[in-house]
Amino acid sequence: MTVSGRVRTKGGRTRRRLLDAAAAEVARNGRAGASLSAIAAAAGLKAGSIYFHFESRERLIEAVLEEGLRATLERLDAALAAEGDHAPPAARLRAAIRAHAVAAHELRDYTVAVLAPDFPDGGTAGALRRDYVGRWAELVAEAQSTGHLPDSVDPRLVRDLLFGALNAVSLAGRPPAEAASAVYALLRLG
Amino acid sequence: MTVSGRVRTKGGRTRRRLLDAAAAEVARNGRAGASLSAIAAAAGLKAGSIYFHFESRERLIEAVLEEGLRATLERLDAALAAEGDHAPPAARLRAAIRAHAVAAHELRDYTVAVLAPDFPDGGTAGALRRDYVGRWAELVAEAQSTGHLPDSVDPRLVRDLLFGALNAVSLAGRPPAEAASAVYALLRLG
Amino acid sequence: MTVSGRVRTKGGRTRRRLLDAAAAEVARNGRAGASLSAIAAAAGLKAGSIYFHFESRERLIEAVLEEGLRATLERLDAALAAEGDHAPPAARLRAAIRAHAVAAHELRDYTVAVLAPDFPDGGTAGALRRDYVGRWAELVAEAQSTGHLPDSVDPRLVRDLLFGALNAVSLAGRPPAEAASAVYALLRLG
Amino acid sequence: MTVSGRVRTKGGRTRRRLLDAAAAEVARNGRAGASLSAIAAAAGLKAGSIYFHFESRERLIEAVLEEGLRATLERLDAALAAEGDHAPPAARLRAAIRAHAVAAHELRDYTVAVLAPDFPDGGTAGALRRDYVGRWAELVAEAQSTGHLPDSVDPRLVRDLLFGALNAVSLAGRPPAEAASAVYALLRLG
DNA sequence: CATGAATGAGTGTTCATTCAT
DNA sequence: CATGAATGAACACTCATTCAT
Repeated sequence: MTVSGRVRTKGGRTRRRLLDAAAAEVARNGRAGASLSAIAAAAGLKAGSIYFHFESRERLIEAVLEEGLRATLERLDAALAAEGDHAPPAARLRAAIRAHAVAAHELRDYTVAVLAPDFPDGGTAGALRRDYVGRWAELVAEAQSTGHLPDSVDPRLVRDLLFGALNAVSLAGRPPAEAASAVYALLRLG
Repeated sequence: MTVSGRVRTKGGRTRRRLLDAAAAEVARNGRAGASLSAIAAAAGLKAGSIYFHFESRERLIEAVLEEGLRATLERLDAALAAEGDHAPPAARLRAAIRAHAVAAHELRDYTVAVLAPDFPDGGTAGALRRDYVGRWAELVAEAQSTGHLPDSVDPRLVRDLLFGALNAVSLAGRPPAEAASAVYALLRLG
Repeated sequence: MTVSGRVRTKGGRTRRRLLDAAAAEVARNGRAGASLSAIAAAAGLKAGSIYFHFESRERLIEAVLEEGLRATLERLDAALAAEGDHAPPAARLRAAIRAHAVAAHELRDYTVAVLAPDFPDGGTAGALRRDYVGRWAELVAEAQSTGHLPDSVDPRLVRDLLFGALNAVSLAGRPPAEAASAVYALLRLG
Repeated sequence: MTVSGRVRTKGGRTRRRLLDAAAAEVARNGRAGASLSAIAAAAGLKAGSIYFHFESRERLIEAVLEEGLRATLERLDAALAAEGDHAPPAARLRAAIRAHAVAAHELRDYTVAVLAPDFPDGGTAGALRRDYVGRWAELVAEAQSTGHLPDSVDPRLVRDLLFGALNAVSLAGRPPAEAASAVYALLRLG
């Protein structure tokens, strides 16, 4: 499972293989349980060779988080763009829900990494995360302002409930389309 | 943070301290990342002494899962009993939602442990878990049968979305009452 | 497997059970590999209780060696006494060979302990051992003086060859009588 | 004390040092008592580094047994070859006795390891051992068939008595030539 | 770019020993 | 007499990291 994009150089391809292997390891064994030797083996390398591509274990995992978030953001952007800038808030929220579910499913390993409770607030990954959750809070607020969602609730709380719900079932292996339409139905979104 | 109950013997008290410490460690560092030395230190022991109380690291963590699930089940039972056997399905579901949110919040460390993706299907903990999720699926199905929830959706999917939503925000530190009422509002549960 | 003797007191019986269990453990796992908890369990006690009967692990094992040697010496004495003080040297040596083989077989666990390469020279056990091997050197020398064994060889070397041969096969499980007569035959002892 | 052969690579030399150190440790403290830290220290490494060269403690010790047996077998082959294919059985047995005594003495640590009562029947080492003892049984049977040894005794029993005798005195430090000629004399082989 | 070899700090676990009960 | 509870040192083993090759 890879995140996107083409790479020309050999080093770039190895880097990509390492990221994928690391995402899988973190998904399977948790951030603390992910072993560099296992990652290296899965990428066809010896452990020491990782250090040619990443400064440290910490940086490798950070890079996984960044890649995962960047790809998820791209998908959100693409989905909203496809909907059109002036689409009604409910449609935009539906598109976002579907995009999130699909991303959580397709980038599963990367997503699990992002969910780790010890996610670092700082660094590029933290910034990307803040970006993503900020965008979502806006989408929810818009939908509340048009009455599609109850406006008695803090939009960030709604967003977090949605993330929790979508992530949990997407990672459990359910088809993302099913998860998304279940959410539409429960929220009477549409 | 402890799970409940009084213990008379010295060994029993140490065991309880170990369970609490282990729950906290697992919550903080994940199942794979939880270290026995850290757990022992938090419980005021040396690492080796754990083995007087638990056969192995694995058994200690299993015991944490069991305690957490047992306490959560007790709370669900109590909440439903308080509602009365013949309460309407919507009220019963609301009570369950509130109980789950409160439990997830108050037993936070134990709950996080239960959420670990590598939760063991077998053993006592697995059985307790199956019990709990089974009960919830029934509650959802009842609420669907009376029209309080859309019946186009697999009740187990609804249940998992609810768990995901409630766990995520409860563990993030939000007051559980707030999370519960947000869910009532979003689901138009009254 | 016990070494001999009757004991009246309860403490004495526990001590005996501990010695037997220790002999078995040492025989099975080697001196270094013998675990006090295993010994205690085999004797129906908890590890800590051993210290009521023996000062330390070291002393317990030493006591095993002493018991084994004492019993082996008793058997040698009895066999020679049965032969009569004035029996011919060849008959005395044959009796000693048979007694040693039988002892090695019947006291197998204790014998194995005595054979451990890290046998302590000092202490009571060392003295008993020196006694036993000294007696044997004399028996061999007598047999050489009457021409029953080649007298070109250091009697202590002969003794050690005999010990090595008899111990090895007795411990391997062969019936001791068979081992003894094989040795008679090979040495043309009659 | 090393077993034979030259090695070019650095890793190969470290491996050899580890084998020698392990043989010595096993000889001194028994199979169960041999500690990896001690072995590593004797080989000039830290304990963890052993795992670059051997999969586990078990495999390291197994390798010691294999090396010891392989070297002992080579010496037996060489001794018999030097005697010539058509040498009389008594001469062949004498050569074998001398070769075994010399091997037990020169490869002392490895030999002691091979003698450990918990020798594993399976694996390469077990096969080598069966090979060696099988060859010896044949040598004894030949000598019996020509009347050089009493033929009333099971040749495997004779072989085990010889092993026991030779091993015991060789390991005790006696010059192997002396042990071998003592055995010739006692068996009237000479 | 990548590996072979090593390290030092960490892991979970066992064990002899102590001592209050 | 014996156990329950704890310790501290050892154990085998893993791992992130380094660096010469």
